[in-house]
Amino acid sequence: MSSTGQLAEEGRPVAGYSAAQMRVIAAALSLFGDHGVSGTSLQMIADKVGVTKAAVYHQFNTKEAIVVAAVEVELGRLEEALEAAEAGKDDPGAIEELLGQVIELAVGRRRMVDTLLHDPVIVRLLAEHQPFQQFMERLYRALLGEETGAEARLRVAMIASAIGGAVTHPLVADLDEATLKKELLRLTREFLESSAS
Amino acid sequence: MSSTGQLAEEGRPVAGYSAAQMRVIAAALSLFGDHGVSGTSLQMIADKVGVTKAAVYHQFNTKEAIVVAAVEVELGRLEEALEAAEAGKDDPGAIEELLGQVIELAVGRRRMVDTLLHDPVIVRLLAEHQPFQQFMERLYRALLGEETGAEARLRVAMIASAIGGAVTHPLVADLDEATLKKELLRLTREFLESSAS
DNA sequence: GTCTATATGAAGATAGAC
DNA sequence: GTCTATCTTCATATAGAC
Repeated sequence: MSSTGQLAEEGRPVAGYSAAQMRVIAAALSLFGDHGVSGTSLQMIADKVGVTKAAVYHQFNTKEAIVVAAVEVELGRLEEALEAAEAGKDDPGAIEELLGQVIELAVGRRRMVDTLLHDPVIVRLLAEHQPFQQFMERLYRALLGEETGAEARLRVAMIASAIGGAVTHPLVADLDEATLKKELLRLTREFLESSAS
Repeated sequence: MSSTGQLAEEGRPVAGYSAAQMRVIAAALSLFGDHGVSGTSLQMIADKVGVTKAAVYHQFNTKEAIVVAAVEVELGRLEEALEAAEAGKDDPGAIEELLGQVIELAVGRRRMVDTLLHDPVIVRLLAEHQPFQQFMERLYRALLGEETGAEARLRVAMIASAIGGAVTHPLVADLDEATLKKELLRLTREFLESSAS
């Protein structure tokens, strides 16, 4: 039940998983990306790792524990960029830098993005699991900067969704990674800046 | 296996479902919105309708048939607005009108939006089921207007994702429907117009 | 159109040996 | 850390009566 891979006190996601656990997490993430959490069975995960279900259960007591670990690992990728943004929050370029990192990650790990943002099991986890909740709040706070009004929040909600959705959208499936990153950053910036005026 | 509720030749989704079938579809949509397709069992659907599983199977032979019908009904809500946009495609205001309808629908049916856009089962259906494919192509074509370049396509992909994602985003969960619609339309227009310049 | 009853398989999960 | 074997519950799906 307890997540022993821990996001520490202030919400910092760290690894702390064994090699065997990481193999399970990697397989799970890949399958979650393709089939969603509910569409992924422990048998599928075990097959992908190349072991039996019992071996998987030796690493994680429940399926939920695997989901928690997987989300933890993925959110952890944002930690460094988020800390940098929090540190330099007086710097007006800090948000744009964070945004760049978010886009970089979203494009690079696009197969998982949709699941992480929209899978109902994960959405529930993000909303109920305290450490995740805190992490998401930190992230949104950093992206919001000074403003907290309705328009600013909607703008951030739209940007986050636009980035997350665009990277897997069929309309731009033909674009290569580099182009997608560059254009996504440009259009995102454009949309953010029109608010400043 | 066959979808007898039919999107007709040119991709027009129509109802053609009995009252009993519509009860199943409504229950299914609601549950899909909460738990995703894979997270929703026929037992859950039957319970929600207030009948037994066997009664549900009498209306639809497979779970997939229910999913197809549900998607069909939801896409059908866009049909009128889409036809209007196609008819007035010389009119420069046609796209904005369509956009307004899309936003209206997205906000009004936000509980289903996430599932329809991101559930892996439905995404696969949308990509593989010909009638759905054609319908989505029509929709994208209408939203794109004249332009078909990479930037225009990315812009539409971002807008579509932004609208779909914002309506369920925790950051704006406190906004009432009217405000959300109004602001979403304003910001969406702003983002689209900056391309014209 | 709905029911009871049932078939068959796969799901999550555990026990205990190696 | 992994296995075989097993338990229980739930999944999709069908047969046949009312």
